[in-house]
Amino acid sequence: MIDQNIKIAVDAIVFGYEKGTLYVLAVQQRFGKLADRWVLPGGFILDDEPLLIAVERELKEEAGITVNYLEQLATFGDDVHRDERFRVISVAYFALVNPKNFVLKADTDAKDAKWFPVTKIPQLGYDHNAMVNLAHQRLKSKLTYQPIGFDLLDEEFLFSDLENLYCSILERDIDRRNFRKKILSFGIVTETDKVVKMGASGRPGKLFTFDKTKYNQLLKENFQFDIRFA
Amino acid sequence: MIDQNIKIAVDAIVFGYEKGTLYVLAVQQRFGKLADRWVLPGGFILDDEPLLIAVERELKEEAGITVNYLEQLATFGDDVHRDERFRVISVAYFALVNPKNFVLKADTDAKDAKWFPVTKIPQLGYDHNAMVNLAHQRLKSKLTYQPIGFDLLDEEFLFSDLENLYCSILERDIDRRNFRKKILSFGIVTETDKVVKMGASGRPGKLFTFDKTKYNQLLKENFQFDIRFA
DNA sequence: TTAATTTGTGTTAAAACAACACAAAGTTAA
DNA sequence: TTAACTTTGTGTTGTTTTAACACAAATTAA
Repeated sequence: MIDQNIKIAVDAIVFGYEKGTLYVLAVQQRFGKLADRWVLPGGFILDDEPLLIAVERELKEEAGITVNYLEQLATFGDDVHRDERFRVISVAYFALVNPKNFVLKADTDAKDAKWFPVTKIPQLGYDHNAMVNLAHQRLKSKLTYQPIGFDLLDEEFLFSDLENLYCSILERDIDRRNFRKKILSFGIVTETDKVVKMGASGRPGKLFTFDKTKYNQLLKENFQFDIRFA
Repeated sequence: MIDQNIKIAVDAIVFGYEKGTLYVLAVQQRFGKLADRWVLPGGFILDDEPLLIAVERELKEEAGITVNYLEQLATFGDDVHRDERFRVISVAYFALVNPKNFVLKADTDAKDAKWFPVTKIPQLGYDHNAMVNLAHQRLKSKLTYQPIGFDLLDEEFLFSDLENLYCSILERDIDRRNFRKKILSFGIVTETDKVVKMGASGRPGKLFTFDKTKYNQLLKENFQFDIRFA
């Protein structure tokens, strides 16, 4: 049996969105050389543990959350000294969650868990800033060809919420009318009969929901979600 | 230091294209339980070896080739028993090469190396068929939004070569005129003054080249290569 | 009751796409 | 040497999609 002395970890870049701001979850390390440093939630996997399960476990342990969307992002293993203690290869995961659904609570290894606005991320341990950058790019591009924005919103949302989410994450203006037309044309967003008054003033708006079942149906018929425009 | 007993390998899905057929490179194992079985080129990484270097080394050792394009595809580590001997997590890489540039020669660990048409891939060892499927999908989708087709062709090619490559890999008809118009409109393919007679009969055609420098320039100006259409 | 805010809706000009056919340059076979 | 065949090369047009744009309706705050 070959001799190899490398450890494997998983890390997660968890995005949350609230009122026009995109956040990334970080945890503060309790032990070790990097104690007190902010890092991405993650850790070593167990010998008999699938990668995906490991990420979910770490997110639960370190921040007390369960995400809405989770996919593998990339594996970081070219820099042999990305962890200065010994060689660690890390499989990074990309995740989305609605921050309202959870109260962050650091548990086992983490001293604290906190949402950082994506524009104000401190220097993180290891190569975690690079991971965040890659994940941020992925979020931006994926938003245009997969309906993942809904995983960042409440079950029921105003059309303006969806629109603002797109505007702020893609960092550009979007024509409100064209956006609504396009999204509605897909038939995957349905209008509820609930009407809600915005916090402040203005005409009340209808609440909408994402119809995942309909979306999965359409996928089989070769439907392609796509909104890169105006 | 944590105790973990997992090995890390890399594997490569190398695509080659020739005369309307897409091929995948496989090697025949010389030793071990899977002796004589066809598998993807790959192997365990060294303790101080970056992942990318490991893939390049294995491709050189097992098949004697250097690829034109190489990128990380995905990491396979959810099935804890994908290797029945002990737990191995494999980082799969996606690669493109022009088969004409090399004569395959198995070297160190491999008994033989061979191109299989992507439609006639035998049962491979481990979960390598799943890797090939994922890579094949990636190739298809990437072909439409990144100019990677050129890495499968000769330096100089006929327009019909490019068109046939797209047709056969995407498995659909493409209008010859619209295709040419679109590609030429990007300005990244330049006409040489060489004219070549096709093997058999027919009017001789001009040779074209992919202008990578121009493409990189355009990228800075927010150019987006894209051909999903007729 | 007036001003301010937010939702909701339709038209039009411009651009991109899809569909389509024939002439030119060469080879092969009669 | 001519006719048949093969492959390259090129433009136009109708249809669809996209981009740009403004005003009325419902509510709150002053």
